Amino acid sequence: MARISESTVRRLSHYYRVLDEVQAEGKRMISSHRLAEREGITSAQVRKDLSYFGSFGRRGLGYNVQHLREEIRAILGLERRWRVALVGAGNIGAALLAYRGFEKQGFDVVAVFDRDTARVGQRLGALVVQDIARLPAAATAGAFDIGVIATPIQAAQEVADALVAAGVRGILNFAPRKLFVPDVVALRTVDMAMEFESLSFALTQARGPRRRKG
Amino acid sequence: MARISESTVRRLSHYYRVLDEVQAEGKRMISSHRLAEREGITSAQVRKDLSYFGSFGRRGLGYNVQHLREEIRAILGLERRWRVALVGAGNIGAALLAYRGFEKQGFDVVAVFDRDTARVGQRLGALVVQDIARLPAAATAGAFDIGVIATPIQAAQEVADALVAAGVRGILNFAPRKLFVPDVVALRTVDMAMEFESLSFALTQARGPRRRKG
DNA sequence: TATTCCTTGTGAAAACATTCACCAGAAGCG
DNA sequence: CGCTTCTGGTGAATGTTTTCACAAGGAATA
Repeated sequence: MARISESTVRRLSHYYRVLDEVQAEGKRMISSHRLAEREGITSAQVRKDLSYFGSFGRRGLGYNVQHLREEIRAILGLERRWRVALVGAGNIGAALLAYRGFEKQGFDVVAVFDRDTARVGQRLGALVVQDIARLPAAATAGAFDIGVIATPIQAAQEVADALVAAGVRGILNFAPRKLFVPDVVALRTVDMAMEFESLSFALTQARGPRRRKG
Repeated sequence: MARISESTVRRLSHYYRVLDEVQAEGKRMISSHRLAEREGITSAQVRKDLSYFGSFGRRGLGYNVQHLREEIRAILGLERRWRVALVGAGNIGAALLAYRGFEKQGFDVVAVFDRDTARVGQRLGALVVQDIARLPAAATAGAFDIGVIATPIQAAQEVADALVAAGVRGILNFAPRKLFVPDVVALRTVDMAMEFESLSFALTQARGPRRRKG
């Protein structure tokens, strides 16, 4: 199978959510056009994205909502559950834990680590915060699939290394810096500072873009 | 000036942070090669990105760290402060408020709104949560530059409309759904569920990609 | 059946983003 | 100075993603 672009995967994720809504509305079929409309993209994009994985629609009719939803669910690997290790029990970490939405989608936070001794031992949701030093010991084979880094920026690379050593195959990073991990480990970064700065740029441009220097 | 791609802006944001670090390390000059190295990209990319805005380097020497930092700061519009209205005082909203990092970069949360009457009136950091119904009244001309949506998914579009009506020119959305806003309003979405799903896809692919159906 | 109106799947084209490759400037050294 | 080694800026080439446009399938209707 050809390499699938990150943008296609992101859109699949969106289609999946739209299909949930559409199903809740009681619709049985949906066309690429309607699906695209709800995402603010073109119908060709929808059809192209789906075509990388197979032919799920019927000409003249569109896509069966439930069927397409299940196909995308399988494509995204959401038929199984993923064990998540959270590192950093600060604001972001606590917010992630408190939000039960991920659990519903198959992502179970099964352990929380922090370096701050004031936090270690405290209860956070159903879990007790463990000392980060205990990560290697806790990481028995396959204990964690995904690691979430919600630490201050200075600790991020070190934690990433520790998570890789602990055998995670994917990392979600909330620290605003580039992390280096082996190729076999998937890495995604959510950089909120960058999003704010991107907005700042857009708003600055809107008023009157800077002149380009010679 | 030619249209600047979103990827270029994101990288500028990264360069900006790297330059901070480099400056803290006491270095006076940096080459595109070293800058690229720290971001895991190519030096040509760095030079191309910067070239959209001017010629900031000197051949044979590289870029003056402090000067380039200031240029990027100006490009990103970080020389001024931005007034942010936060809607949603739940987990994410509280986490954003508690994290003072954005303030340091020029983003001041000047008001918090929520629909839940149990939350209205409560103190959150230095602010008191107001009823969302008060948003229009609070939005005197230019009161808010940016709106942050940290509400449940069902309320997101409605809140977006209210923020647009309140005169914000940019919106940062944490709800996992596509929002529709006028072209003149800049919109960025942070979709954590999507990031998890993207990881799930990558991890599923790694084991053995699905066969493509005929 | 013939006609009309939808629809998908997909090569080809267009748009966009990244990388290459080289010119020209700058500094150090003998 | 002449030579070497480094550097940025940038047009051209390459690679990637999106959009176009259309053949062909399906259903409904007369």
